[in-house]
Amino acid sequence: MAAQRGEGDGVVTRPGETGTEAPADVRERARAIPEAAVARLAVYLRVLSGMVEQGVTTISSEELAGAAGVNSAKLRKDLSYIGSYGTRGVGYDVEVLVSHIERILGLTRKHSVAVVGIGNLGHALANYGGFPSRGFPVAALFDIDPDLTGVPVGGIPVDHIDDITTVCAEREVSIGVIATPPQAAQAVCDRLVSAGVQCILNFAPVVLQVPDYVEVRKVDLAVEMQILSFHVARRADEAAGDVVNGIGVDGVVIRP
Amino acid sequence: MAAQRGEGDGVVTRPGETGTEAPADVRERARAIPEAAVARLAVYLRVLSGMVEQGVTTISSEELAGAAGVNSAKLRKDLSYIGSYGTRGVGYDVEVLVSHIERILGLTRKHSVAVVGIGNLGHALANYGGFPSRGFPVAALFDIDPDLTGVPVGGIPVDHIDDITTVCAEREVSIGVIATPPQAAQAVCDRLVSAGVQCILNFAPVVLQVPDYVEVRKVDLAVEMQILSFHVARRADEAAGDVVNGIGVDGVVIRP
DNA sequence: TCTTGTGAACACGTTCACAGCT
DNA sequence: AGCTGTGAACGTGTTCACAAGA
Repeated sequence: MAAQRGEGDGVVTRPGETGTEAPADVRERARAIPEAAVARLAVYLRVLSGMVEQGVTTISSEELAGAAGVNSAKLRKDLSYIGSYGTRGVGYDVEVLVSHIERILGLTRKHSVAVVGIGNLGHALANYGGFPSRGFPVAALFDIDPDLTGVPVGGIPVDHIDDITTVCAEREVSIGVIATPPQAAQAVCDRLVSAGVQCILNFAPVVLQVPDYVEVRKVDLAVEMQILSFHVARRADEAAGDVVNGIGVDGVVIRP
Repeated sequence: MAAQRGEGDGVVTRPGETGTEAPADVRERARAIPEAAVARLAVYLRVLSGMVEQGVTTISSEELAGAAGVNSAKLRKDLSYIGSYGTRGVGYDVEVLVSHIERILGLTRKHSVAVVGIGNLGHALANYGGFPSRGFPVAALFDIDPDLTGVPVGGIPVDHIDDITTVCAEREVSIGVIATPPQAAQAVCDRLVSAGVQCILNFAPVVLQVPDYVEVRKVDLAVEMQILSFHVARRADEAAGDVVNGIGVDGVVIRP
């Protein structure tokens, strides 16, 4: 797909030119990891980091799965995509796992981030501590309001939106975060792309149109709320229906 | 799964007791809609709302699919889950579609929202305009800081976190939004659940443990960034690999 | 003729269950 | 004896391709 992806849908997937040989292990492996597994690996990584701090050195698939909210078979399969780093009969060495997941997720490099749109959300993002801590330094901030240019937010001076292309190229931004109003989002996106940014995290409630080689992920509050709304409604309908048929919500017969 | 879900992964899925008959059309239908389709329906709804404002009255699957960033077969299948409201040879009536999608997503009811954790993000959420506009009135705000209690944010006075249970029950909150630091999230979640909240949107970077009947969706910035990081890395590896084999990124032979 | 709606084929992701190691 | 790693079975979601209908 040449477009977005929200909670678990598809992602930009370039066809798939295989054509490598010998020491292609890591590359080949990375290519084969299912998208859904990548998202979970990030979760495992966080849980494992917590374990390290608690001094845990070894963990079984069952324990880690429980803490990550998945079943253990899935966890083991996910880990098998990145290699076999467990010990049968024992479990996984926590630090070893952490370092392998970090490697696969590309967290050994620094990925400079640019945030565009310094409103409520942009401020929150610029000040978000967990951002730089894990190798995602905020390298640039942009806004369309000339009064903001030069003003430092979270320690970084805001640049004008017209300078996106040059500043991003200069500072080697690899991830662009769009936190603008929806009307501005596509134009901002186009500028980011022409600055060479290939990964975009979009908070604006619009479907961005991008070239195939650009990866967009979206965080869409309205969509999330509406999905929850759907479940509230379904639940209510179910309850109503079940009672109509004389069966209570939990299977108890109310009117047999 | 009895846990979270982020960008496109699984969602709490209670087993599936079928057992209804006659006028069960809507209910039965709702139950059958794939989770992934629900997320897209919300996107179609937004696109269609824009169309209404532009005065568009009819739209083909091809056009709508383009605007929503999906392919037209998928769009038609998604719409078919909610019924057959198109006209062959012509397309869909925009207003008809809007009202059917709204009905299916449960947007005809009001869903009161409580936001817990009035920090940077909580402020942004409380002030977010698109929230109440579409049937999600913010009915309560909570924070642990006693200095904040009583202070109005976005027009609503903040209550203390200890009052979650009573206040949420009183105001019939159906969706809880957790915007606290990670350490506080599970405790807040437990209180929301005991107040009867069955749908939770979690911004805290932790895996919440909840009973099966509670639906949790999570928005996890760190995970999103790491997924993008993975793609940056994969891309770099690919490029390296391709060049090693004498093939450039776009298939051009550099060293045949 | 044009576009929808959908069965059938396919691809992807999950779960099961057990062989293989420690 | 215990836990990992994984082939095979299963289920869900996507895409194809065309019949049905305006």
